[in-house]
Amino acid sequence: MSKNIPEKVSNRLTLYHSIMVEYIEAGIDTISSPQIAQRLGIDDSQVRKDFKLLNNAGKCRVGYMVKDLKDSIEKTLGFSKTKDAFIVGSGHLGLALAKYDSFNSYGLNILALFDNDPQKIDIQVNNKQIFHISKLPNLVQRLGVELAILTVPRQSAQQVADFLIQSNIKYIWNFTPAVLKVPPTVKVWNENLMGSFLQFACKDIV
Amino acid sequence: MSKNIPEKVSNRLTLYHSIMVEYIEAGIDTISSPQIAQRLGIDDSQVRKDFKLLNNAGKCRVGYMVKDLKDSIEKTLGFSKTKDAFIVGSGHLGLALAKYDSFNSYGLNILALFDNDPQKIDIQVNNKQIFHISKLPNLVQRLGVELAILTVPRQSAQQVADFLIQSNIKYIWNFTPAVLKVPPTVKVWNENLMGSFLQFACKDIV
DNA sequence: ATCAAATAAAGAAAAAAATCACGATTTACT
DNA sequence: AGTAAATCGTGATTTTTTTCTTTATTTGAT
Repeated sequence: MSKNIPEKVSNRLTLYHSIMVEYIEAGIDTISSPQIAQRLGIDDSQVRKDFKLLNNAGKCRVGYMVKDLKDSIEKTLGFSKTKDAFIVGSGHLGLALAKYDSFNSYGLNILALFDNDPQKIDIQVNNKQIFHISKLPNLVQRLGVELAILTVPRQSAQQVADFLIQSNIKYIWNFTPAVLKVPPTVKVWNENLMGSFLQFACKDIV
Repeated sequence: MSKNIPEKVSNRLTLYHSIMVEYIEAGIDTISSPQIAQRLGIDDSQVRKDFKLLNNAGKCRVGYMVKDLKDSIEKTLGFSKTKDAFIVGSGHLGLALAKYDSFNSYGLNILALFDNDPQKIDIQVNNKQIFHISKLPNLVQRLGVELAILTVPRQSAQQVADFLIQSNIKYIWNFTPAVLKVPPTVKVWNENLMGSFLQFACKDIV
């Protein structure tokens, strides 16, 4: 089902999607590739090439139907396939992500949080409970959760990751700056906030 | 000074950097390109090509000096140049970023937070004060801050961005899902958390 | 009805990035 | 000392991504 969308393209698709949401809220029905291109500072033929992958034809002199584009982007990026996840690490970032309701509309369903601090246990965050980390293996099995969002301090990241892998977690969305060592059966996606910032900084602030 | 490092390369450099920090903590002096490549699931000649840009020669059969690599990555990515910033939006994400001490070691110095909720004003977060948003223009001028980290809800993102631009902010690190409309003199870096997740999801969970 | 402007579509060309391949060097081992 | 293995360095190749160019279509204006 994954149509082999290149990383760069899917990144642009999410930006297009945000613009579609905005246009829908503004009650605008159609949008043209030059409009989008200008907004994002990219080439308009790039935009059309991307839309080609969505099998969503536009109309000359008019543009594309905003609603259709939004739907096909959602379909292509799999918004509708729900993925259950646990947040591991209930510090500020973990809590922020737990409260981030947009996740839901993008198909990411956070079931619970975990921490090792006894003070945090049983607190409810956005209708999700914080459990002690020792409860995780059991809940992974019972709920069939495969994805963990890792928001612990860097120092404990590898250790916690090892525990997650032991517990049969298959995908780790890694918000820590540690580069995790994992077996080939486990997939890691590094969020790398600092890296992201440094790219920005290098581009312009220098 | 910016050596025109491509985005992809600088992203990898930050990952290499994390590995260097880890090796230094483990007391290991040298590291080879195949070791790094395997860890990140990329080609080893890729790693060498990247290091070439750093002007950091390795030694056959031995590898690279971990300490030297770390230093040249920091130099290349400009870790040492400090940039002052304001966090705008003191919700959970804003607070999480304010507490994220790693920022400091990467040259990002957060001076203060802002919000429009009277209840949050004057709270101290990690030694940084939360001010009412109306105080921002004056502080931008007095402190010469050019960078704002935007963590407000999507609905108010554009409005707040407009206010920042009026207040003479030149760079916006945008954590909201809104695609901001800005004049060409202002640079935006979209963090796009959901986009990042969807790329991950598309790759494998499908 | 005709013309001009805006736009999509699609192929060609260019640029950028990743991978491959191989020679050179260094180290460890016999 | 000689040999094998590991590793760097780098040019060549391939693949991917972006940009350019041209053609065709649609709409609005004359």
